[in-house]
Amino acid sequence: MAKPPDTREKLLQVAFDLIWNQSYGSVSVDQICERAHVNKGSFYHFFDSKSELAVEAYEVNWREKQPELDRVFSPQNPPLERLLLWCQYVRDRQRQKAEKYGRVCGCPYASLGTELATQDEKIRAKSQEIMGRTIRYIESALRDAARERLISLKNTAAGAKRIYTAVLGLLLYAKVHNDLSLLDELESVIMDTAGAKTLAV
Amino acid sequence: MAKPPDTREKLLQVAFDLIWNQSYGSVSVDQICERAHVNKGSFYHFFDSKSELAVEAYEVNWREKQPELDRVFSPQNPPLERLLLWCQYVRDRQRQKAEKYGRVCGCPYASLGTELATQDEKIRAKSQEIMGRTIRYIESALRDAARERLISLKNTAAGAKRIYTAVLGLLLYAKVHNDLSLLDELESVIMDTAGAKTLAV
DNA sequence: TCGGCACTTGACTATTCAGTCAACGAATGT
DNA sequence: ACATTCGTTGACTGAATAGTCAAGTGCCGA
Repeated sequence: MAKPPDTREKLLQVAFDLIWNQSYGSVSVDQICERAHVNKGSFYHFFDSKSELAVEAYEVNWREKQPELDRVFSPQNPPLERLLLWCQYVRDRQRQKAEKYGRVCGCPYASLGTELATQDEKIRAKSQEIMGRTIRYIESALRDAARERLISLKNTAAGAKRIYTAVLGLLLYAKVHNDLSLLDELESVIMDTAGAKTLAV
Repeated sequence: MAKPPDTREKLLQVAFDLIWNQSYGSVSVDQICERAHVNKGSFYHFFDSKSELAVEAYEVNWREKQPELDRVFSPQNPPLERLLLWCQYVRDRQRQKAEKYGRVCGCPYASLGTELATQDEKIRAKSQEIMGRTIRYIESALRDAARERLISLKNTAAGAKRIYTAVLGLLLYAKVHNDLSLLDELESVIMDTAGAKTLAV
């Protein structure tokens, strides 16, 4: 039905999209196959299990999004502006998803991670890994900001984790309240946590 | 098998415990019944559906825990000490759960809320409601702290939400990393967010 | 003593689930 | 022309799923 290289791709995309919007537990392999216009046999030709698919879908999604994050966190941008651009990026992604499904969907990595952290070790590890990658971006921005004396924060490693977890919490809160406007706080939460001396923009 | 008033209670407790440790999607009604030593018919004598049980289990659990929170957040305690006691309370609960199952389980309300926010409106609403109740405790402490000039924060409503979401994020992060020691940060995250002027122990 | 009521029992249904399989097609290289 | 390889097809399995039901049991009030 679909051309060879497309089938696998389609499954990964559909799986990521559905699991993000719903939850791992409530998305079935049948549902993924139906949406991707792929037969079940083909699914199991490419993937050993639903769990393995999820891990790979999230990894592939990250790799797709990485160029955008590289741009956002480019050392060419002033350090604090990187963080502000990231806020926009996060909010945009949430808004797109919310427009598509009428629901605030929160952070896909955190949602899957929380749901399965105690159940599926590989998914837990992948979620942890992806979180770590994002924190690396933040930390780099913080280090550059500290060097330029733009923030009061000293321990950039701890600060990056703290900013990241604060954002996770805010996204979770917005998801449960199904209210995008709660994400307006993103910038000030981050800047306050970083101890930014001047609140840009 | 069990005495009349016990059956319903047992189901609620077991359900809360299992869903918290695993996830809503991965816990079956059969599993709940088996653990509670209750027949399936009895289950459906008391509850209309798995979803309704979950809502009620979470509400009941909250009511059971409320006295402890009332004690923690008692106006008899100095405002900032309330927040510190709350940190201990949260950490204790997490430690107990982790000892029982070998897994950091995170915030039960947030876990269920994120998993089902886009799927089950009643559960979403209950999760939101319980979050709101906790925030009320925090806000009251912040207001008293502000009155005593213990914190720099002005907008106590926004501050309470911010503290709560920061804690949610930290719990989520600890769950995904399955690492209790990450909760050592609780106090400083809260005190920094509140803008506490002196960092009490 | 009896009738009703709250609860129990466990077998039952119908559906959905993840995962399997053997047969089939279509390129590709030789 | 042929074999091999990669992918497709869709019917199939067996287990698990949420939820039902009719027949019980035991208690409590009249």
